[in-house]
Amino acid sequence: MQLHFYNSLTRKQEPFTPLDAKRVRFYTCGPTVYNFAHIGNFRAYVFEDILRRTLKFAGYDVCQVMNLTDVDDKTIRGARENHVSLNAYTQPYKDAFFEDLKTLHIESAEFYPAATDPKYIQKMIALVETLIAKGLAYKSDDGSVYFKVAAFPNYGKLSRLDRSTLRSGVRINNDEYEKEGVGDFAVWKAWDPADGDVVWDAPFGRGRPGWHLECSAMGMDLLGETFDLHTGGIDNLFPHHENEIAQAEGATGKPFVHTWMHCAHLRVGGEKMSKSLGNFYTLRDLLAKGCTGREIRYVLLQGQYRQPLNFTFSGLDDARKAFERIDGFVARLNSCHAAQQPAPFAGTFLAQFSDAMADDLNLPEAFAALFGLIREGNAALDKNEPVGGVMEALQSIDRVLGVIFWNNAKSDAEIPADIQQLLNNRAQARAEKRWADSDTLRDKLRDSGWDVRDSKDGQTLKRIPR
RNA sequence: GGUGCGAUGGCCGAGUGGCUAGGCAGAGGUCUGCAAAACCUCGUACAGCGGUUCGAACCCGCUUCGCACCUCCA
Repeated sequence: MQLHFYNSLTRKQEPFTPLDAKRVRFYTCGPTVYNFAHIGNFRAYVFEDILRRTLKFAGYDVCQVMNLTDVDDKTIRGARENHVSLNAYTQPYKDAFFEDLKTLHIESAEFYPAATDPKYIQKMIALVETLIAKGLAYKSDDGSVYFKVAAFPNYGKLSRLDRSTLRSGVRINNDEYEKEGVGDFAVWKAWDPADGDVVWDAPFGRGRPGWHLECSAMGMDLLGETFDLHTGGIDNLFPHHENEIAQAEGATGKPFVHTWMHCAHLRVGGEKMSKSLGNFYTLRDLLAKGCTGREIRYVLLQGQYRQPLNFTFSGLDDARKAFERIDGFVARLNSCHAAQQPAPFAGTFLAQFSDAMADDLNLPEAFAALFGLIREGNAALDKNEPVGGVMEALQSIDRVLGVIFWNNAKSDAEIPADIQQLLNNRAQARAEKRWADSDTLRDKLRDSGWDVRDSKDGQTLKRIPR
């Protein structure tokens, strides 16, 4: 299975080959833990989960790093406003983030380094020292250390932005007079009284790391000076990822990352969902409205990752309906106990699925393969033709999608005694062809929140979702 | 102003030169005590205007509209 990914660095789709034959090392920009993440943020994390699962599906071992930014202006401000320590402020949001990942069936990364971890602070300090020693960073009058963009000729190779043609009037920065160049960015921020006790000692002065520095230092420490993949939201392409490259390649003289992949935004009402616009839903908002993590994951999986995806509530309704189809098919398959001859179409749709994922994670095409498999599978069951291998194909597909086999049987398993009694009565009525009684009992069950359907094999009971 | 992306049927959303995308909704049919499910059939979709071509949703140009980044942001 030869994977192809679009590389933001070359702006082309390329065959993907990891630096190690068997193992893919990749870095994903994680959350800043100053608040609950919204589902726009989770589009990126779900995309990265699909990437991770596709790499494993293709037979690679994966070593994924997702950082937690737990020190920056927003986290410090939040801690101060709430009169708690930085750690006390960020910890609940870290916990919430991991809960949310579980809710969305996002597989765990191998490493979740936190920026305030003393081990990584030391790595960051070492990186700054290297940059200073190489003349790529300088200390300004206020004690902060800036990266000297003019000293790094490759600056701009990812974003292809020319710093000299910036729109006039846009860039107004209070600290600008501290910097030698207008595009220079802080790698180390000097302590400010507002920072309180959030401060570390460094040879070049007390302060805290710049945001971009964290990812360069932690990425190289955990994955090596050069690694395979680096992902994030498209809005991180500039300046964050450009700056990461400058810091890392400036320090090592080696290529930092081979392939950069960027996820387009989740939109609401045609605009980017973001905290600054106030048009966002957190995962918790949607769960409180009665949505499930499964529906939300499905919705986030609907587009190709490089295209913006429009979030709507009718999309969630569509997801619910699609699950009836998927779950109904899985239930039908499960009720076929007899050993089955192989179904010829199972391999066809699995191959279509595999090709789609290998083609820069073409999820819409991958879902078309899934639904094709379901359609042909249902048709085969209708005609009593063999469906051998179909369940196995579904399981393979779900290793990547993570949305078919959802452990949601629990609520349906516990049927209250009174409901079971109604069900038994109805079975009796049907056996005696008392259709009016059967229909009355069906209505009764529905009023109690249970949906009953009849098939050749008997009654099927399902709790009606709120 | 610079750098990119986009406009597809009622909605969402693939496709990038000839061949069914898919999901949801809708219409007709098969099956069924009914209902549901399932399966089959259907809608003559490609922003506009030119151009290239035997042939364009797909390539080229222009126009209109939209979005993102250039500032913390997935």
